[in-house]
Amino acid sequence: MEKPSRIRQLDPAAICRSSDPMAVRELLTKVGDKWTIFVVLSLDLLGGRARFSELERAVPGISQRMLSSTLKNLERDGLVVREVFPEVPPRVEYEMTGLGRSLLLPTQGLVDWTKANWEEVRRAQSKYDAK
Amino acid sequence: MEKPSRIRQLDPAAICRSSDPMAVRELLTKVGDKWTIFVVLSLDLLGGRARFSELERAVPGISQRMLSSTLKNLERDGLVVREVFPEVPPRVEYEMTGLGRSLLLPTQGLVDWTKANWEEVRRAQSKYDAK
DNA sequence: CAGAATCCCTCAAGATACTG
DNA sequence: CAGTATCTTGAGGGATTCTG
Repeated sequence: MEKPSRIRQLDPAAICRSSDPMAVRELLTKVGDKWTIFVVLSLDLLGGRARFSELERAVPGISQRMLSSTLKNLERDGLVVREVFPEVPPRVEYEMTGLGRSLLLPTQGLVDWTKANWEEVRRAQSKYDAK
Repeated sequence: MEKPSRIRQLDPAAICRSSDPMAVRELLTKVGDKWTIFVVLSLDLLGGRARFSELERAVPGISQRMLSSTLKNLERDGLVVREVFPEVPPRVEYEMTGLGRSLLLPTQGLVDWTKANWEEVRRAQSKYDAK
């Protein structure tokens, strides 16, 4: 009987062997930036579709510049689509794609981990800082 | 019958309501930095315990400064422990904690998503950039 | 061997102002 | 309303040198 290897579970070697070994880190860098996760979660919370000003209100503290930039990146990655309505005043709506929604599930894994373990992380930090 | 709500699945409202609404983003910022994921995965690949120079070799391109800094952060967060052996020449070993190992599982969710969808992201980027 | 110290540079992000 | 343009700052990270 084979031992239930930790490596089989995570397979980090496969990550390093993959055709694009940086993909995972690239993803995490994107998702880990200042506003992306808040914009994505807010967009989902708003029903998966919202206009610029709605998102601006839904994400407290974000500037127009950063919201615009974040949405542009999300659109570029195919995670949201941008729809412009030829009206006056202008209306632009952003909607999550299937790809974007599919990213919500693994994100949930991190959310759950954080909920379960953040206090322990905080305690470790306090203990470390006490030295 | 209730509609199977997307919100119930992800519950972003709960994130915003949580006692520390920034925790998830903080975590993602940490994990999303330049070297953390490579160090964590390499440490796991090396059996969950390794010394400084082993990690240096296992993570191509990392400098001593960044490896030291990354390990210090991981130690501060309670994800690895640092053990110093009073020898000459000095020997220092780093070992993943249970908390650190527990983070590998949700990370795997992101790894899987990336494997499954990165090509589509790349295609979206190319299409976007073509404009 | 396992770092710490120092210097330098780039870029993410904030502040503010302007516009079709 | 939905952005863009410009300027500025601070933190992350690279290169190099030094040391217990």
